Amino acid sequence: MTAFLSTYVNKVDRKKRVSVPAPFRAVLAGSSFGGLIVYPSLREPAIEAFSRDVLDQLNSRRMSRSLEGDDFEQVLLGGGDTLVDAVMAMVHELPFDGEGRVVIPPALAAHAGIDGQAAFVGRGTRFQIWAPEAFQAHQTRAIDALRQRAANGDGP
Amino acid sequence: MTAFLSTYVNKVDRKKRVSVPAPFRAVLAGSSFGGLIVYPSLREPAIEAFSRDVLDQLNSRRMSRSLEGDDFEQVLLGGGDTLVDAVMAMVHELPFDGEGRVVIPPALAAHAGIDGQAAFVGRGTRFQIWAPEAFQAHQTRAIDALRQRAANGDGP
DNA sequence: GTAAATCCCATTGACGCCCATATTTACCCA
DNA sequence: TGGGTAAATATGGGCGTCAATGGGATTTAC
Repeated sequence: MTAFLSTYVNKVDRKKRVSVPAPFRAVLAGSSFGGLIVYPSLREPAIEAFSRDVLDQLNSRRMSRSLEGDDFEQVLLGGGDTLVDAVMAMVHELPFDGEGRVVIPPALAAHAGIDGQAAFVGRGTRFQIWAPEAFQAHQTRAIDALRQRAANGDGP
Repeated sequence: MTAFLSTYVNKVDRKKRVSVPAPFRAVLAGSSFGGLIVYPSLREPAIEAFSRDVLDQLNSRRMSRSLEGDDFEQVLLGGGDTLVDAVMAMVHELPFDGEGRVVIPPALAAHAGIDGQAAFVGRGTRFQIWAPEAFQAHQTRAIDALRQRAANGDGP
């Protein structure tokens, strides 16, 4: 498997641990770091998550882009306000324990309203972690919007 | 054979397993993944099904779009492609067992009202899974509608 | 030294994998 | 053309493995 698919709801135990769904772990397995990278979504009450490799690619891609453009200032002084900078600052690395669980940092759990259960939502190249009820509501709205578009003849 | 054709009704056993019709499996055989991709139809009480390759195409199209433009926002924030995001979240990957059967997820079985028997309906490039009675009724209505149009001279 | 985080082990239930059977389909040969 | 044999399909069931979860023990941090 090569993409994050489906939605899984798992329990958050007393110690704030939660199992990452096995299929998602399988996708992450290729990565150098045995864990995941997370940060609060900027547009939704959810946690964005992906592998360490994606983060590294982002960094190296920006680096090469700056060099190609002879933009040494960007490299040496830093842009300061770019999205990548902001993300790098608020990112957390969550290591797996022996059973494939992670501990969600309190600030992120609060941001997503997670408490008791967590919904792992596949988004193809990445995934998200939601409070189940919040995701349910969000997904319902998204699907209604798609139905609307379909009814207007824009798609299947 | 290269397209999903005609309709087959198979039993759903106690473990919720159901055999995918051999002709349909033959069409899927070309795919990299030994199984099928399903999600609830947005317009009908049925399950939509197709090969993994189709999903990969959907994913890679979005991916290439964002990489070509060096669009970090796309990668980091999800780019607001609600269609792809919504589909990835509600899609299920159903692997074949050694006998060519799959297990229908409870949520999808409920959506389609499937319980005991499942009708596999060929739709050319994809196929659907219905509760046999529901499909029967749906098909009758569809054919009546076509007859009506034919009677009005709207079609061949 | 105390609290928190990490590691390790145990349990349970689901799922994947294997084998068995019967009914059908395809095929071959007389 | 008919019969019979071989192969494939649909279906049922058993069993071992793995995933998810909980709890206790040990280490680390301050």
